[in-house]
Amino acid sequence: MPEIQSKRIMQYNFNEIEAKWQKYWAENQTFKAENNSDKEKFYVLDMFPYPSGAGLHVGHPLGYIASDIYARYKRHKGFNVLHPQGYDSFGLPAEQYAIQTGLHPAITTSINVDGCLDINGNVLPEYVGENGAIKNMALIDKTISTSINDVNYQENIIKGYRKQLDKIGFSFDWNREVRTSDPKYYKWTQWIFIQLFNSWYSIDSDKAEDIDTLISIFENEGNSNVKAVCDEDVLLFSATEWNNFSEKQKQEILLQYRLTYLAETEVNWCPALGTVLANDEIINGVSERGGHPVVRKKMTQWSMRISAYAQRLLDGLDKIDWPQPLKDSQTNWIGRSEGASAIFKVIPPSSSSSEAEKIEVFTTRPDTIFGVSFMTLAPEHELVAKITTPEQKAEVEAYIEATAKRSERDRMADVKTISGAFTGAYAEHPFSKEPIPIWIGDYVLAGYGTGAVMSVPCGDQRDYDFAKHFNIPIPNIFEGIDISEEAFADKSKTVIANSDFLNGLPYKKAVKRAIFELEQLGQGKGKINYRLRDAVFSRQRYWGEPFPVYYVDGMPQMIAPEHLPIELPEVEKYLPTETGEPPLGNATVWAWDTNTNKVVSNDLIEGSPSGVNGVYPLELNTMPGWAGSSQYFNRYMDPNNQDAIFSPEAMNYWQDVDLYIGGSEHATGHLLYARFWQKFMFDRGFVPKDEFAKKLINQGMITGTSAFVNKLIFDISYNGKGPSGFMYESIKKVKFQNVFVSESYFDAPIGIMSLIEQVKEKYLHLFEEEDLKYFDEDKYLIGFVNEEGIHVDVSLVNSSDEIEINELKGWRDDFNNVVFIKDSFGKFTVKREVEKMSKSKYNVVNPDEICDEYGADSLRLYEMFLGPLEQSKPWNTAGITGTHGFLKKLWRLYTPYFDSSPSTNSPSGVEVSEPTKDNLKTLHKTIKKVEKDIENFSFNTSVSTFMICVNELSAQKCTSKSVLEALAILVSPYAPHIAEELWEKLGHNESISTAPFPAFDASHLVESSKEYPVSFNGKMRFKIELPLDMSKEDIESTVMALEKTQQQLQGRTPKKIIVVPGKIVNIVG
RNA sequence: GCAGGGAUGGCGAAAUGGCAAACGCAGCUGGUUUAGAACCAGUAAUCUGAGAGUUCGAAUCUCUCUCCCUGUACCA
Repeated sequence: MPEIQSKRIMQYNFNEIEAKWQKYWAENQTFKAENNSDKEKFYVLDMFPYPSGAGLHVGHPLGYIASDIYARYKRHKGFNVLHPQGYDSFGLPAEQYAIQTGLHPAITTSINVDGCLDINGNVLPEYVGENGAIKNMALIDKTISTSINDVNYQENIIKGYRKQLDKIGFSFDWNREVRTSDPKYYKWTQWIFIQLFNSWYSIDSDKAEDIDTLISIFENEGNSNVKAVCDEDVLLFSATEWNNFSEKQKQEILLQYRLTYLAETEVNWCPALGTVLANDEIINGVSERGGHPVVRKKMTQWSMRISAYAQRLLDGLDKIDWPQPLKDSQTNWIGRSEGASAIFKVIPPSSSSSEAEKIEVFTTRPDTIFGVSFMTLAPEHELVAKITTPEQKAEVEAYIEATAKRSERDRMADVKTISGAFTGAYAEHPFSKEPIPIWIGDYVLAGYGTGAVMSVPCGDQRDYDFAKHFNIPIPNIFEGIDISEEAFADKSKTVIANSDFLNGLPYKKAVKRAIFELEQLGQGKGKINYRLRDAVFSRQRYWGEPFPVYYVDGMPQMIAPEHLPIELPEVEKYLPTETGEPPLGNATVWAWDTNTNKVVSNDLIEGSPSGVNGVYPLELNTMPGWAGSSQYFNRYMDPNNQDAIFSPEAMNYWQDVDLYIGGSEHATGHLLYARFWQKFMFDRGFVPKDEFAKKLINQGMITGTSAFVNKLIFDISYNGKGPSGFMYESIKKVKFQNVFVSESYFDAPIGIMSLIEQVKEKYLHLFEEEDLKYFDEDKYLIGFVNEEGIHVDVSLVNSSDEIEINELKGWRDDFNNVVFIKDSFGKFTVKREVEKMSKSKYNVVNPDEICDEYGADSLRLYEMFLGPLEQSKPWNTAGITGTHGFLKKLWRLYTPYFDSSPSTNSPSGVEVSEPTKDNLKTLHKTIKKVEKDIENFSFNTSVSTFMICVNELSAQKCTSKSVLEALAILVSPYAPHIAEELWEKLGHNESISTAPFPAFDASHLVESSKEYPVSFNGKMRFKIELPLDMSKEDIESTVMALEKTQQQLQGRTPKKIIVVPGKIVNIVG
């Protein structure tokens, strides 16, 4: 009996330990962060997930594990750590599920987060039907049906993000959870929208200001002196005029200045999704989600004046420690280019007496202005219709129609085809006054610059190709450059010629002079252009934040913040209405009563038969996905505040995010918009920092290692000269539908030969009759190819890539008819390939299963051990035995302290010693390395360090309590459950989570001697142990006196001897 | 096209100017034990994508080339 007892205690029972400590942390609120603390703050943030029904796979927690290690480390270092988590829970999948099934997205969302299982792992009664069948909404794959009587039915049940996350042992402060779709949260998203509406951007102060300051300027002096980022077509007015405007006129004008504004814009319309998409939601001309075609369409939409912040978003990148590739893509996205705007006057037809039209162009090369030989307008340019001559009208209209039909995708894919049409009109060159033909062409984009270019064929390849194609002259304005073959665009070698006052000038000087001359003429000025467009903020979707907006007389009005949130209305259908309105158009209770400040029935809208004065229609669009994620990091600081988005005290304490970890796919979406809103919040005095995250790390993707079984395919070749004169010409590939062959055959050619013989003998009858004839003839050669593999479930494959055929047959019924050809060892192996994890590739690995089999601590260590955090790397479950084995070794190291009663911490069995010199050396080496590694986010190398440390301490038979205590703390950020358990076994009653990080003491690492490598001409030949305090000269003479040295030299006299004390000796000669 | 990152035993990787391949997986040999597993001891893997340069010394720095990944693009 006692033997069994001790064996039980000895075992590392990770399931029990992990459950115990997860419960302890939850009950004791171990990771609850206080908003006021004497400790220094540290804010560690993860990008919050979208909770999908498919749940987590092992790739998802990678970043969370890294941030958790850092958060736990900072707690050991004495910081007050804020480490929250929540859900970005508005989004398309729940809405599309609602469209299919009618189930409210809020229900789907809460199932995906909270799951359908109770604490004991049984399906909650509300998800089980009378006959034991599980209700569809509780299942991961909605197309399957399952019953609680089925074996393994739980695999198909949505466990919920929260349960999956908890199982990995994160130190999140769940008191601070936010969900973007929760009205208590989106109340504040709506609040920010109102703040943006009530702000304008002053160029003088270079920041956002309250709209009231603008109104008072208008009232006192009109708008002629106002420098603001606003619409381009603002009319000038005096104070008197302003004061005489009607209220509606005033609102219309103010809308042209507000930071969020309503405007008719050309948008990316996706008919299949029934919504507009932002530029960053379109990949290669089709929607990012679903890959549907996207067309351009004019719609009245809310927009965000992010362009006002273009320069500050660019400048701010210098202040933050974010990855360079991410900064580069933001820089690219903002797309600043310096140049000039120039105005070309259209020469009016002689018959016309009307005033000349003007074409404004943007160019980065004003120095080449004398090289202009034509102008090109985008087909969508507003002047096209006005200036086209009657003779050219038919051609131009046909061209416009043709380009409109071409999708954006076609236009981008087809860069080579040159197309365009002549308008018949001419513009006047600002300096030479020569007439310049005006063309239209789809290589000019309406959305960039002014949608018009001055075409300089000698200096721009696209203009050059266009000119060649349409036989337009190509004047050369570069000194000593041949442009007969292609355009010349090298600014550094540019010297201008044939250009009047620019002759002989290099690029930079010519640009300056050209701008100066344009300004003199009043026909241009220096200009900085940004690619960054204002962000369209309306979506025609149901499952998003409703706008706090109603319309009076067509003008948008904000609902006062005290009446927020405006909650999503119930709708019958989640599709757009028959009249093409967004889904909220289906709501019958969706009007704003300004008398009661409540949402009321549409029947009461003023002007309708049963209408009531003061009741107005509410906005039908909802906000885009990025609205909820653009300030969530600040809301975490004070998430339960009912009266404000956050208290000034909380904001003052937490300030900003110290470490933000997430995927690089958010580079130009979330991370740009969040920076924009942060700068706005800063301008308006709500936050103290104008960048929200000091440091950001992009974790790499964990890819899956797919497994394939090979279909047997023979390559049949003709032995002899074929029709094309080659020997052994392949003439046919014969594929066996029902014969699979072990991958191991492909490693050994001999195996293949024997396989061919085998197949000929045993499986000939499996050939289709038509193929049989190839085997009758001796002159045919038979080779063997393995190009068709069939995905099989990776969980069936063992660490040596072998697969049990019976399991495989059990996994897929149709494999029962298949003949599997094993190799000569009787094994059947699979082919492996690295691919993105996805259900259809059967390579998804579920972290729950890893936790059950090896424990969360093994999973955490293994994910870190795989490789550098930022790098993409393949998952291979087989390798986890390495970190799991390490934990078992670690566990054994503490055996002397295991005792049936934890209260007595007297070690049993083994004599406990004071730390030896070796113990201390190992420990402090580890402390130094691990601390440095965590600071550098080099988590993979510290896992190795732990392994080395435990191997060494085991070899030393270390039983020193102080060493083992320190080691437990070191390991605790990585493997917190086992660390807590060992800490308790060492006699502690408190959680290890705030135990001070062990202090590194260099004195334990001081060495008295060094094993010097001795190199000859750079090649290491032998080593010699020498005292470290030995002088350079003594080392040299000692080494030279060695017999081994003389052997190496073979009588030669060294030319040079390099001695680097403490490092190396190199003898040259 | 442009921008960024990369290429090291069969695999993941370590080494950032000084002993290449630490650590782990897989492999191989032996031991112990088992229903299966687990565990212990040992062991091989030839040289850093190619070429040139700097250096006493280069995986590491510089240049050229090849290939791969990621982002982005008729941006005037």
